Amino acid sequence: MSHSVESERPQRADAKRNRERIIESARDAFAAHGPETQMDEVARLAGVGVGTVYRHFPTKESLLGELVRQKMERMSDNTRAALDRDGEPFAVFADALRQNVEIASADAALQYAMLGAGEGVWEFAGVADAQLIELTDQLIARAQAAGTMRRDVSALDIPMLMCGVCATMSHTKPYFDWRRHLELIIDSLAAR
Amino acid sequence: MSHSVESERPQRADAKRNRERIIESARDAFAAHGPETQMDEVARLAGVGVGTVYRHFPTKESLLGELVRQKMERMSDNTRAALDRDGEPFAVFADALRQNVEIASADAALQYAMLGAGEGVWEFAGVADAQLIELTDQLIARAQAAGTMRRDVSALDIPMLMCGVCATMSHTKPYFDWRRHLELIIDSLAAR
DNA sequence: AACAATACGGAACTATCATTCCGTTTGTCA
DNA sequence: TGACAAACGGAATGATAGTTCCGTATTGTT
Repeated sequence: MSHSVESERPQRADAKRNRERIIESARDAFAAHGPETQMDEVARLAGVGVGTVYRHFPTKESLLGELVRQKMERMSDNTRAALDRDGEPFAVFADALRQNVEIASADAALQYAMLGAGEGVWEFAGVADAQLIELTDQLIARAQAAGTMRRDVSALDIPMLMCGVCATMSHTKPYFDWRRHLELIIDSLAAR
Repeated sequence: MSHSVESERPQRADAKRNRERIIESARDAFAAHGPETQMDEVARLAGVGVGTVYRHFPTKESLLGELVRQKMERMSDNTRAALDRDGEPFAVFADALRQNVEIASADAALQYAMLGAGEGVWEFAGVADAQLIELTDQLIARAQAAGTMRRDVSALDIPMLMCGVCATMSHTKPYFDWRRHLELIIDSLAAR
């Protein structure tokens, strides 16, 4: 945002360093205390003052949004890599999905966003989101062409189903096993 | 709670009336403003003071818990009724599930609890929860005996999967269609 | 080395809510 | 009808947490 197409001046060295620290600390903090983590806590972990956090991220939501955006990009990378892989298309799709869900399982901020609790967060991850859907669409098309995936599956179904799995993840009930949930979902997408 | 096995004195008439009003208002309020509804708002809708709300429900969580408990009982009733119905056991199970999810779709408080956001809420619905699982278990056993349901489905899978569908419900993304999500889930439980 | 321009720190501000408290009112029973 | 317990109302309280402000420190440039 600060360095868009017309970047005015390069960012000062300390500012750049602090920005990275804040992002890392925020990820740790959200992982440890969940989405109700306080901005003060993020600042403390990063070894900076709250004011500094706010210079880099105007609101808590924008900070969360950046965390989500980065993870979505990792998901997109995975999915792109899957498109270059050989193998039975449905299996390739399923593996990519497993990997992406695994990423979500390791990131509390992403789970939070997936559950839809923070609507505004998505505004910061919008582009990455659209791109992931587009890539997923290609994987799906191949599997359907191979006849191993249900014809009526749409790329938009995937984030919907992933949200469900994320709901399972963030539950504390001991008998909720998100990996099992995921496998059931994958089964339901296979052609009969 | 106030009238357990050893009820001491009958409840005063106005107290009984107010309790009902509060519950109804709470349901409306949660439906309208989501889980972050304020206690003051519930009181206003019920036409009573906040103090009165607190005499009946010691905490916000306990109020939410009561709403959830009531709905869980309706789900249990549905499930019991299904056990008395004739028909192909898997279809009977699926219909009961559809009905129960429909109940959840009409109640914001229940969705909130399902998403696991309010851990404490379940303490108030504990018994109803266990009962529902027990009844579901019977429906499942029949369908498995008939060979129309996957052998590895457990009664505990159902609330897990329902949580996922609830996550879909409470999302605002327009392309999230919880009914579709539910049908995919049901398909995944059928025997191949 | 001196001077802007940037960036930083963290105390203070503010808004939001759940919850409490206590003076007043209402229902019940004799 | 009178008396007492049970309930009520709603202003006040207290705690939490996001955000702002401004005096100070750091960086990069001439």
